[in-house]
Amino acid sequence: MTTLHIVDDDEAIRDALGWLFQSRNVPVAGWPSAEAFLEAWRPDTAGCLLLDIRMEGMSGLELFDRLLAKGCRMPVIFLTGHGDVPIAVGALKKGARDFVEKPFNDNELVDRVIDALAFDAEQREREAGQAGLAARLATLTQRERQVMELVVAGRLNKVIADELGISMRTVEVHRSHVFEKMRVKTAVELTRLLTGAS
Amino acid sequence: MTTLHIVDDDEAIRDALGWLFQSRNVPVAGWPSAEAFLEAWRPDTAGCLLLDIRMEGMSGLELFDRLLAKGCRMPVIFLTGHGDVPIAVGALKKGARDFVEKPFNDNELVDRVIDALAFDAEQREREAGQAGLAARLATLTQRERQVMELVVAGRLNKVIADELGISMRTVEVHRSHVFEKMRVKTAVELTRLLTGAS
DNA sequence: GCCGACTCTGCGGATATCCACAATAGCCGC
DNA sequence: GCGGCTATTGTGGATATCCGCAGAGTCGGC
Repeated sequence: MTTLHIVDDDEAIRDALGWLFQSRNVPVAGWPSAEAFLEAWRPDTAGCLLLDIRMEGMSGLELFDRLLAKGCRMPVIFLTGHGDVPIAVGALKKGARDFVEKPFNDNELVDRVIDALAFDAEQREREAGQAGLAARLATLTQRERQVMELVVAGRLNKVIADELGISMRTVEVHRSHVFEKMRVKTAVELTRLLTGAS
Repeated sequence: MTTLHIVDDDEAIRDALGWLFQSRNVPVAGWPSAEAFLEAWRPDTAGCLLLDIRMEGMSGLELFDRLLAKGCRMPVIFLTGHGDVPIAVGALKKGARDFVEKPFNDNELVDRVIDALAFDAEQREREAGQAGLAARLATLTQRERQVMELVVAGRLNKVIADELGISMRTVEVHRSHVFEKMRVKTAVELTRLLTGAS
């Protein structure tokens, strides 16, 4: 189980939430400010974020925006004491996972956090697969990439040769290099890899 | 441009919204109750829904649930005068497109509705394509479907013949029937069709 | 019983793809 | 300049796929 990151400038609340989650075997890290978390965040930071909206300094919403801009995909659950519908709607439409008003129901919050952690874990697994794929893609030369795209588009070697203005033989060479580098044996497998099919 | 369906039990509001949208060239249909719309709704009803939460009889939220249960995918924008965050969060997480508090800004609401209408139109186009695909899939025999699945899984004819315990020639026959019925020329195209690739 | 489907199979040939061996040429870095 | 990478092409042969022609068995409907 990965970590729940609690960002709240109220130490009492951090402690209370920390107790709640640790009692449910959810590892917790507390951050006293948005700035502190933003500073510490790295692309490989895993888990989920429990984020107070109203804080001294940078607000939870602004932290969310900054993290999004940095490419953070961690699920974010907002905590707020002020029932502001437009803010909630805006946050959810930007991709926040949840928006919870204080006072909240402990069990419900824990459930939502656990869901979010599971989601993050799955997402990271998917992305790990994609990263391996990206690494293999990066080993292709320009020409190989061009050929690969046409292969995946369903073109026959003959047509590819025409479109690129090279001989069929050359297409075959690039094609087999692509298959080798991408570790597939057929055009169909390659297509499935690139289109992210089941 | 498809129709905006306004469901509100307050005739004055329906009229006002009707005026607003008609002045922006958005076709409008008004419904005096959730029941009335639910009754009239058909799977091919197009456009988007502007839905008051609080109404006599069935509430907007309940209408939303009922429509979802019927398989309705029309984008829904909720209108509410009561800033209730949990309701907004719940509605959005169930798939509502937006949640707007009264009083609202006219231009903003119009923009959101136009976005929603465009989204619905695109979605219907995609689904029309899927329907054609489903129709073609339905013309396949069991055997053809089996062969198709293995082809799309990247197996060679020889392997497919082994797995199904039939001769390669027979696999070839089924395979070419599949290609013909699905109107593709290569296994890659078929794979893209079925995995819904770009 | 006949007809139409679906399924199965074989033969042979046209195309397409896979692959090893061999070679030329440009570009870049050591 | 030499070695390595990339891109290019050729020959020739092994496999695989595509396709028409021909035939056969089963099953269900008219």
